[in-house]
Amino acid sequence: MGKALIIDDEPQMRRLLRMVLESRGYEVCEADEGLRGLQEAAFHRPDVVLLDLGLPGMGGIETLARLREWSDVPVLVLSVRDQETVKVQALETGADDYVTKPFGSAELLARLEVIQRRRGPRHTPEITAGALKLDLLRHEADLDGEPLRLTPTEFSILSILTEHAGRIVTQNQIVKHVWPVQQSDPAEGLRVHISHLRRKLGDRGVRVVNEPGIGYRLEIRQASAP
Amino acid sequence: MGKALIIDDEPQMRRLLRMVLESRGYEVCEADEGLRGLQEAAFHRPDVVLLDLGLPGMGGIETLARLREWSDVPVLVLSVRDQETVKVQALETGADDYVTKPFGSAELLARLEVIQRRRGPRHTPEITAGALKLDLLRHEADLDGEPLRLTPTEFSILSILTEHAGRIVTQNQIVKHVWPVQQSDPAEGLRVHISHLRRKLGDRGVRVVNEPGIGYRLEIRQASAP
DNA sequence: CCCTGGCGTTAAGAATGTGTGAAGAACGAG
DNA sequence: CTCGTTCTTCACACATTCTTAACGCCAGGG
Repeated sequence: MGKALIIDDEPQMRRLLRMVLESRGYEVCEADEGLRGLQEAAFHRPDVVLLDLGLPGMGGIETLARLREWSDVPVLVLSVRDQETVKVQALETGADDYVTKPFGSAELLARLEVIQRRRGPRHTPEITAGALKLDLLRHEADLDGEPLRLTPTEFSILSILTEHAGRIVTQNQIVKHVWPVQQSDPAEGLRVHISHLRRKLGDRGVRVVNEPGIGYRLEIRQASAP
Repeated sequence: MGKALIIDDEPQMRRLLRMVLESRGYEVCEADEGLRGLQEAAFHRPDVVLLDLGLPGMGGIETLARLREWSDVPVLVLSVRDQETVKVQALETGADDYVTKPFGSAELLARLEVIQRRRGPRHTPEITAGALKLDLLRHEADLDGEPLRLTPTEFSILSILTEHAGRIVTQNQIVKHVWPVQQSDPAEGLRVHISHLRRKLGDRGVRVVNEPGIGYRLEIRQASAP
């Protein structure tokens, strides 16, 4: 079915949700706090997130906002609050649905499927640009049919560049995508990885171009016409 | 904003929905019955559909199913019924959301935007003036379809000019926009950037005009009669 | 007429951003 | 523990962009 991430501080609510989700075939991971939720999301790359609004520490809305900085995973917000202003705020911050507790398990599962069904073109497990092919699930990259040996960081950078192939991607976007949480001076190290990436890409139809002061762009050279 | 199609048999509910939608800038069309709703959808190609489940004749669920045979348009289902089985059925048939009457207008509008933002190519904030197109997120500028190579400062200046295209922008406004913090004699350097900008823009439909003693104005020439 | 203030252009140094190599730290596997 | 891989940090060369300054142009007023 896919991976689901539960972010909720109440243990019994997590247990209930886990039961419902696993009965439907989901693989489930949990977090009891916002920041940990972000880390789990970055590490496990879930297919869908269930987020409780009443979180201690970093609140649910802020967690959602920080998640949305680098991820567009479908998020279903759970809450005991039925106030319209809260709902609107959550939906505008990037939530895909808002369900009020208590809820029916069948409706919850149905809504989970809806928000996954509507995912953008990015849900494709692989993306292509010119002679470059990336398998996002397996973390494998092919150029001209030959496999590329990339480190996880390099793959992450190349994936966001490829997703927006031909267009500029801001340094900020790249950094947020690769290092979702914390960082001292990330652009510093980014240059090194870009350098390594260029060496591995060589000169075979695609190359990483710098747009000074802004970011990078993956340029694809058409080798021939079909 | 976009076109919305209302399919509901109660005239006063249609009137209420129309008011809410038009206040948000939607263009609205209506149908009082399922089959007519399908015809309207085929003809007007709405960006979003509001479907009442309690329809006479062909029911709401059946209307939804027939619509889904050929259309992918986002559908928000409205209903007085709060039964879980009905909700699940609607969602599994292809609805993107299910709202129970009575509903809050702000929540309805928020949910409408959610089910629309998940489609199609990523929407990035961009502004346009004549043949000029600026992508504010990526810092990309297109003129006549050809990309412009602008430095960050040039892009910043051009963006505030384009935002107020055709109207005068004070030197002060430009300076505050480009250099948000202090400056000795900013207008001094501004002239240099304006000069560079003009050279890059060339003579292709837009140009930067000086209003002596006041500021600058982006003039767009309609490429009508060559 | 000449002077003055605002503007446009060009050129050069200063400031900032970027590419690359290498060394050490962190991490996981055996 | 040791090894190999990957990540981070640093140093320095190089590139781009920004700022400053100088000079010519034009219009309006004395």
